[in-house]
Amino acid sequence: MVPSPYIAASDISALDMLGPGLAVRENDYCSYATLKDARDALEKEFICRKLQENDWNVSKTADAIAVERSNLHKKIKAYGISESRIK
Amino acid sequence: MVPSPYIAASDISALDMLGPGLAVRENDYCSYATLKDARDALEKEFICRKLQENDWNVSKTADAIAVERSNLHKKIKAYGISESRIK
DNA sequence: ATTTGCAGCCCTGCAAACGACG
DNA sequence: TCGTCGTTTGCAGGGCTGCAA
Repeated sequence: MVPSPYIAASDISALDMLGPGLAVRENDYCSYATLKDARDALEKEFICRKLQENDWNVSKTADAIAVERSNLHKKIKAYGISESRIK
Repeated sequence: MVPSPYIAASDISALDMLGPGLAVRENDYCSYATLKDARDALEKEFICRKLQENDWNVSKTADAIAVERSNLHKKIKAYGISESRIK
């Protein structure tokens, strides 16, 4: 697992301030060449988004997305996900 | 693996006629509850899209997305992907 | 919250087989 | 005949997962 060279929508904190009526341009995962690349990119963004929704509570997020807690920790580390965003 | 209850963007043939300038609303994979559901949904749409791009040539598609041929067949079967779309 | 170790399961690539097609 | 493709099956190895600590 290698950090994606692309900027995920979840990396942009400004998106948090967008109103519910404004359509957010999603990542075009199909633009990735290989299936593995697309899967990894989705997984990173998915986890990052869910962590935000759960106030970065790992246990809560793990339950929500049906992934074992320690396993989520492994993924967070592998993808280099961190809470370094402006609140 | 169970066929997704959601309609994927790749299921809508009209999308093929959209101009390059028009932004297509991508699937919001993050709306799925579990990681597995999101992963499966992406995989189905990804494969379906790539098959279309390669004129439904499985061998060619398998090479393109770096997946072994027989394994791609397994996924096609598992996801219930077929060429039943209007050309 | 975070990390580690491990047993088990899942997925993958690979090889092989067969028929169909050009 | 030969090569390629579609399709399926079996299997061994690696990767991922849940669980306990």
